[in-house]
Amino acid sequence: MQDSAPAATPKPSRIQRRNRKRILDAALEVFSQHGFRGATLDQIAAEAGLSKPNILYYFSSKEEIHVTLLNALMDTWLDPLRRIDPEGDPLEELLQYVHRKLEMSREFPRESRLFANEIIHGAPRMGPDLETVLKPLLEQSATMIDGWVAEGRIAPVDPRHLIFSIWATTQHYADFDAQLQVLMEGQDVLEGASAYLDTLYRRLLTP
Amino acid sequence: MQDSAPAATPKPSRIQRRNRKRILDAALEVFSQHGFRGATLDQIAAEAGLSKPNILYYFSSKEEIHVTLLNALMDTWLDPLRRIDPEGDPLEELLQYVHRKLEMSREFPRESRLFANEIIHGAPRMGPDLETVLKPLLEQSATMIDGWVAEGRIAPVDPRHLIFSIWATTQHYADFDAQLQVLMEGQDVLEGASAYLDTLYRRLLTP
DNA sequence: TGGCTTTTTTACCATTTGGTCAAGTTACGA
DNA sequence: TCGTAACTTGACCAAATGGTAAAAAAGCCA
Repeated sequence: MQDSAPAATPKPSRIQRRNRKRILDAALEVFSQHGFRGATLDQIAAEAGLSKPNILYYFSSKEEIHVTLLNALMDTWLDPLRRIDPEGDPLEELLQYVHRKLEMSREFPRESRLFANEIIHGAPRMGPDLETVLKPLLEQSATMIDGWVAEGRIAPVDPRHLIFSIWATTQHYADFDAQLQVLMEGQDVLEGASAYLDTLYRRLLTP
Repeated sequence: MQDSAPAATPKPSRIQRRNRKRILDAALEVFSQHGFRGATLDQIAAEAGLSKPNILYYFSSKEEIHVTLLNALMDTWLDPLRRIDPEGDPLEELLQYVHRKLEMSREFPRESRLFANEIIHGAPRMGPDLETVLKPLLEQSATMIDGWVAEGRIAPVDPRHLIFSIWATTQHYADFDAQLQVLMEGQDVLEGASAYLDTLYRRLLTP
């Protein structure tokens, strides 16, 4: 398919970029706090400092905003897993993965909740991405970990459940923040989490 | 305050009990699937096999149904933690706790998602319960575990983060089921999870 | 069975909400 | 500076939704 015709996406203007970003920022805030159905375009508009029809000038529907956020999220989200170096020291690579994931819970709690919310409700808008992006990456990582186990460089462990547990334990600190705030009022939760998870996975994986 | 006057709650009739139960069952299904805002009274009514006004004859509002579910849930939810025997063998008690929690994810995934949804959105209807019920129980359990550590009966560990990680890893299997179905199609996920978590916490806690 | 209470339904209402439209207003290249 | 395209807005709409009112139906007990 030649690209001699003018591009389908003519290249966004300065205003386009600025406002689309504002909208996505606002939407992330609102969606992550209230969920898809719980969020209203009016809330997003208010948060973005734009009028509702103006928002629909940049995105054709509420759903399109949500999907855009979800898609943009996937890459960031999986980055730590992709950065595990198959040539590195297995234990240290996996521990670094844990710490990077935990760091994401600190830096991007809204993204974490957005994602969690989507999955809890059956991933109605993410099914394809899970299959085509997440699954191959999981399989590839599992194979790598299995290799490390076979070489005796880490203790025997089910690689998939290992990864699930890392997701669960790290994302928990973002997704269940409201609960943790009540239970650990004042304390630096993430600090303790970091030390604890380091111990947890070190003891699990040390051969 | 004497109770000579007729009881404030005159005692529910047979029909009352049956229909309230139907409604709560239906609401659990719908709320856990779509969240509070995402669920409609019409959906709940259809699921319960009753008309919408009839539902509002038994519960004064959508919110009251939700709160009723949440309150009923708390006790069931914390039961496994309460059943840890301070006099038992520490390692086995904690491992049994893990397995009981995992079993709840298998038996009550809807309840788990209902709870997760509430917390993710800032626990707007559970704040008090977290403070008055969950927190004291967490503190009590933490003290018990600290005692076991001090006696050298389990390896040194932060008791609160230990409990958080047990919550996270076990509830993950209910809350993120949609994701796991895609990633582990066909396989018996809970089976593998049970074995993995046993290993994980055994290696962490064995002195 | 008759009469009273409990339960159920039909019809309806007010508000919220996602989305449209046509008329402005602003930016910007020629 | 002028014209055109890009952007913004106020007014509006239809559907969905939580909830109400009053009448009809069903239970229940003397």
